[in-house]
Amino acid sequence: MVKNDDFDLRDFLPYLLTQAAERSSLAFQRHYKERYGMLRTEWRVLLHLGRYGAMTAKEICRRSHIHKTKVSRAVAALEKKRYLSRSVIDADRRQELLNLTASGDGVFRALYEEARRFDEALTAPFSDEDVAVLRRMLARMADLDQV
Amino acid sequence: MVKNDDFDLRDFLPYLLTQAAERSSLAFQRHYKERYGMLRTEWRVLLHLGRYGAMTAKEICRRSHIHKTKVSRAVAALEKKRYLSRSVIDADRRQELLNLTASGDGVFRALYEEARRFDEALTAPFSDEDVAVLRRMLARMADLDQV
DNA sequence: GAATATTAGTTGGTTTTGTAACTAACAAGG
DNA sequence: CCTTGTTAGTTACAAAACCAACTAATATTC
Repeated sequence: MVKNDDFDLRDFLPYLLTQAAERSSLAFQRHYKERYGMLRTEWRVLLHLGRYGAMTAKEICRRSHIHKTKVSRAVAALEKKRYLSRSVIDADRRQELLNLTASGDGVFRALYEEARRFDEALTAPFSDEDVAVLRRMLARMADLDQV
Repeated sequence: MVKNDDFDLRDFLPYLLTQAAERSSLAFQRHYKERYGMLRTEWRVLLHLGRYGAMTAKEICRRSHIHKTKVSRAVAALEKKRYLSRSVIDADRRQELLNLTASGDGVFRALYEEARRFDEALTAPFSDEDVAVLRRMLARMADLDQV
């Protein structure tokens, strides 16, 4: 436990998290931005669909905590690139099931593999135990357990 | 769907980091946004000046990794709120030394204390050892060691 | 079953950010 | 000194994010 007097700005978690997140996200950005012209939200939406299968925009929002307007625009952009297709759900015609096209799935697979390698490189300097601790704590703080 | 060994999207570090960072930053935002009408970059600039003393915009950039245009705008906003003052450095008249005013320092002290408490609450669910591991790894990934 | 409320998703207007070009001050070499 | 180059900080314009209001479909209530 850090004592009050020892508390340093650089230990402030939101600060540390933001810096680490920005740094790593910017570094990974070139994989989807340069090569496929995708924005970060588009990449995240693609990732959800590729990894977890077809779902509605609403479901992507719930899982990713991305706001629905951002998801809406990302879906439109991915559709324009022909990486996904929409199909209205009969039971509730407000909802659309989002599906990756073959092309979109190809992009996903390529990026997924690069993500795996990127993650490996990021964690390489640390011990397996420490990395496990890190992931567990981040998942808890991100409240991803609920998914 | 890719079932590549044991790597899961939810374990992807940039993803975890982004979610944890956004969640914690949004939660803390109300302390500076609602009460003082400050933006995140303004809060970060204030924090640097309050915690480490007067310095130039350039130095804030170096320490925080915030781009100089963002710092420039944050400094202008803080000056308008009369939380800081600038004084041209004689030895090099391109540079300005940024100093918190009494008012700015008061805001800093209040927020700093809230940050400390916020951090404590965030880490409360975890063991001291795990928190230490987390901070060390985040600092390393954020590349703060260089400061 | 008509009126009202809620939900999925979109759009428009404003704010914030990112990028690149800019100004003003310094520095170094001739 | 007088080019040429570099640096601290600002500004302009375009891209992206945020927020609130909107449409269309479904649920609920009386």
